[in-house]
Amino acid sequence: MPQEQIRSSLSVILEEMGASPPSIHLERPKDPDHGEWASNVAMTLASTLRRSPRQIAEEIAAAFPTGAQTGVASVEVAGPGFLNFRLSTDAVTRTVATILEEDADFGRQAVSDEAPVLVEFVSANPTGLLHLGHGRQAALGDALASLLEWAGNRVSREFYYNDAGRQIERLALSVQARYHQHFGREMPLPEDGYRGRIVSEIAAEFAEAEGERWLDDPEGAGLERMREFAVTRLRAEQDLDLNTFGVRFDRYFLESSLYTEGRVETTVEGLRESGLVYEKDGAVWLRTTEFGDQKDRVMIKSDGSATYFLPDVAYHVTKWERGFHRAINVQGSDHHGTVDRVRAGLRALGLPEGYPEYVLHQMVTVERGGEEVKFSKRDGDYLTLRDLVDEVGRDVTRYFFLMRKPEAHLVFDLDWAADESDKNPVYKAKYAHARVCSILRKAGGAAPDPDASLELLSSEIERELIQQLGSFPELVERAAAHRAPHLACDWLEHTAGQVNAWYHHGNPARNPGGAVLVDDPDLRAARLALTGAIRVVLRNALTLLGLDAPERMERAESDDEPGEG
RNA sequence: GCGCCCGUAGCUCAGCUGGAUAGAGCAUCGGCCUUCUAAGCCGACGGUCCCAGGUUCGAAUCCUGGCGGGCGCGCCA
Repeated sequence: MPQEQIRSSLSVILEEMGASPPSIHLERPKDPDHGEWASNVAMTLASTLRRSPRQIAEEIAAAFPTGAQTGVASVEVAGPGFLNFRLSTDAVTRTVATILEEDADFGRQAVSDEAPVLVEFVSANPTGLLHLGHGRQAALGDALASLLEWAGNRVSREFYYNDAGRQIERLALSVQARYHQHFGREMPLPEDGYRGRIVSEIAAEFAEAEGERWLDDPEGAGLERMREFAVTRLRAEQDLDLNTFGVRFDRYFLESSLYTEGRVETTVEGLRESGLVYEKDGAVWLRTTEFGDQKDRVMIKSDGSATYFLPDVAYHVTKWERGFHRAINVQGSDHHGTVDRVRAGLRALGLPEGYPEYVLHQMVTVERGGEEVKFSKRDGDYLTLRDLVDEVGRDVTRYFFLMRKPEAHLVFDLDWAADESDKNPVYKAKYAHARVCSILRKAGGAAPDPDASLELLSSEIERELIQQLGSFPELVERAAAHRAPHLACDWLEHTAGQVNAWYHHGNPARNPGGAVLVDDPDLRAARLALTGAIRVVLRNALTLLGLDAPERMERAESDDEPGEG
């Protein structure tokens, strides 16, 4: 890798100059005139060496070993003191061979021995269908987990079910009301009940299965059955949606298990031992302000029951004890108030500061025709993840949820999402992939040859395209480090755009010399190798984001069913 | 009132550790065109990076103070 050679050559030179910066920053300049790599070391060292940046840069440039050894053809000093490195054509085009050789592993780092990471996401209560916030979270958590895997981490995906709280009780009471209504009885929905259609449907199913026998339910046994029935049904619905969405979890963790296994109790004892627990107004409090929380928190209410804070802390203790010394929670930013208190509770138990890490995302709104799509809150129905996937497909939904940084509000434009042309970044990327697959098929399907005369790929457009393909591993690293899947979306769209431009540039009807399938066998082999490398990188990038990489695309208007319709 | 997040082109948004002339997509406008199958291709227009100070060789980026928007501030989850 040329950048490694540049970096090590630089550090040797700098050492001789009496300066050894902790790290040497190399970047890919935006402007191709600035070469393939650039460094600002001369500028950062100006003050310590007490000389002008340009002077330092000149000295480095003069000492820099160009030639086959480093792959650097020339070094120039530019602007305020940048060092611009221009690679030899050979050094650039070698990337194509590397990509072909590494194939499905190109961009993937070797697995490190760092602590495994637990990514917790979605964690919806089983009280309704998954809404758009859950959808964004499903896409984000899954892509983030995938990014971390590509970056060499051991990763586990987990879903935490709040199946023990008041919300479940409300659900049961709501089903009960709908059950009575189903049989024409008067029973109003509880004030804070769930109004959604799905609840009525579940009540109807229950009525179908169990008949009228629970209309009289003095012991509450019927209510208990309804609770179980509804939770099971809703979990099944959520699982169905998550499967359709292509999200798999390694584990579903039930809140109720924290109670049945005594973890909540253990947590209470642990907190009491911390000496930060006190009683006030009949409740038990934890002095979370000790660790930067805005106010102290109640852990046991005056009626003797736990607040949700307690199982939350207990749950995170299990994460730590299960060896996940790195944990990332993907949550809606409306929950950011819980961050400080959970961390405080964990610190009181001796866990390190800043555990767990949070990725908080903003809300999602949907627009059609430039207008926000409103849904009726009154009848409890809302736009669901399922609605979106039914309308524009799984991959588009995933991508649109990922394309904005988590902390920014997301506008889901349905018109744009439904567009199947290159204007839609998802289709743009898929078409680019399908196009290169098509060329490879047309070429006879033989495997692209990494030993082709790659130095023939010397045109500006090809050189820049290869540079872009070669930046994929850095993209993975950066996006993982920043917990930022949207960077991968940007990168994919940009790369697909470059691929498409290259493809159109080589349109045989207009520019036969630029086509892949030219007559000259050497050039043809070199371009086929590049085509193969494009396929590898696009496929890897799509896979990274959990999207399909189709080898061919069907025309929407190929509904040419003869005899039908 | 306090805390967190956001404010960049008409719209939706990127912008790496502070770096070179601030970038995409959409929309608009102007050409071209029917493809190595793919609902097009090429180009142009478009900026007070919310405001005001500060830090320094250099600020969209860091600091302080405002302004505007979102969210949160329960013995609810």
